[in-house]
Amino acid sequence: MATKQECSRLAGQLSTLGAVKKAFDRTLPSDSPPASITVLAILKQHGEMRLSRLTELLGVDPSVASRHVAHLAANGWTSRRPDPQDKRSRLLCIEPRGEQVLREASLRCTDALADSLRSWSDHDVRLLTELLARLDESLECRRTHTANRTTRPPADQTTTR
Amino acid sequence: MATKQECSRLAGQLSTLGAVKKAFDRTLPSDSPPASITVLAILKQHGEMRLSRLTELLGVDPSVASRHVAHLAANGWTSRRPDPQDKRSRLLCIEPRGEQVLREASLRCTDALADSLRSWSDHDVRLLTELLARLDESLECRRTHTANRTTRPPADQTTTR
DNA sequence: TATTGTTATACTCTATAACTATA
DNA sequence: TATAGTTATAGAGTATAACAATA
Repeated sequence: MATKQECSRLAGQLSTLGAVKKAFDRTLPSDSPPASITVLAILKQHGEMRLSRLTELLGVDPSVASRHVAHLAANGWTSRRPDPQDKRSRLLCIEPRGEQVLREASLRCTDALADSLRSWSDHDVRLLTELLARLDESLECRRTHTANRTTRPPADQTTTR
Repeated sequence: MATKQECSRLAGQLSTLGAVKKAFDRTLPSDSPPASITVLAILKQHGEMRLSRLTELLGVDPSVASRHVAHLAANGWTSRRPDPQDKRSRLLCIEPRGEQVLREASLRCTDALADSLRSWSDHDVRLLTELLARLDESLECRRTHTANRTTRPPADQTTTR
């Protein structure tokens, strides 16, 4: 089990994630908003799904996911067919045009990354990829925006836990 | 040197960073906006600096950094003293009250992380921390928002590069 | 009655452009 | 003339709350 000390260091390092993510968002074409690309990537990877599942994977409020999907569907990048099991839901699916947009975005990101990581060994890149995947998995339970809300007044946190 | 294939995998994994970051932002007290905590963490780690340096480290436009700093100073979390070397600049510094706020936020994040990473070994946590630090360093040149802009029309990207 | 998804509204973060004070 | 920083404005992303349709 990881010590508090190591977790604290990791937490500090994670605070730079914002800047890293921004750097990648900037490599995307200006007509492909980062949020749209994220949704397309999820649909490509996991296949057809309902909005509720997408909401979980994005880690956002359902209203946000709904908005993104409406935009994607309006562009013809995704489709929404009725869910035969539940008439309240629709099944979301990436369309060929969406796959094309996703492919272009992925190419740009990969090129930018390969350029920045010239000094990295293949082994280290693979290691980081695997650790990030594992981190993502470990954090999945914290990803729904309604879980673990901090609503209490933040007084006297010197004795947290 | 890392292959395109491994970089492509890493790029795909990095797309989940948004959800990871959101999960951590949710652990913060509601009166401590994530952006403010990020600025405090940078000032704590790197010490006194000018706005231009903070702008680089945040990876945002100067106007954004200026705004954050104004908010922090209004709360008494940071101070701004005249730069003796250049009367156009001020030197930014974290104040005791800001350190206290940062400490509380860090505690929460660390606790949340330690809770999620119960199954991780100390070694793997340290490894991930080091690789993330190295990634952050490798990407530093891409972090200024004016560098590497993609302004050309994204036509025919099948032949990128 | 509970759940799935949508819409209206407001808040945070961000970038662009125009500006000032100083170098 | 160029640079450091600020402010006004606009746009993207997000959450809350109220709602409609279905389970």
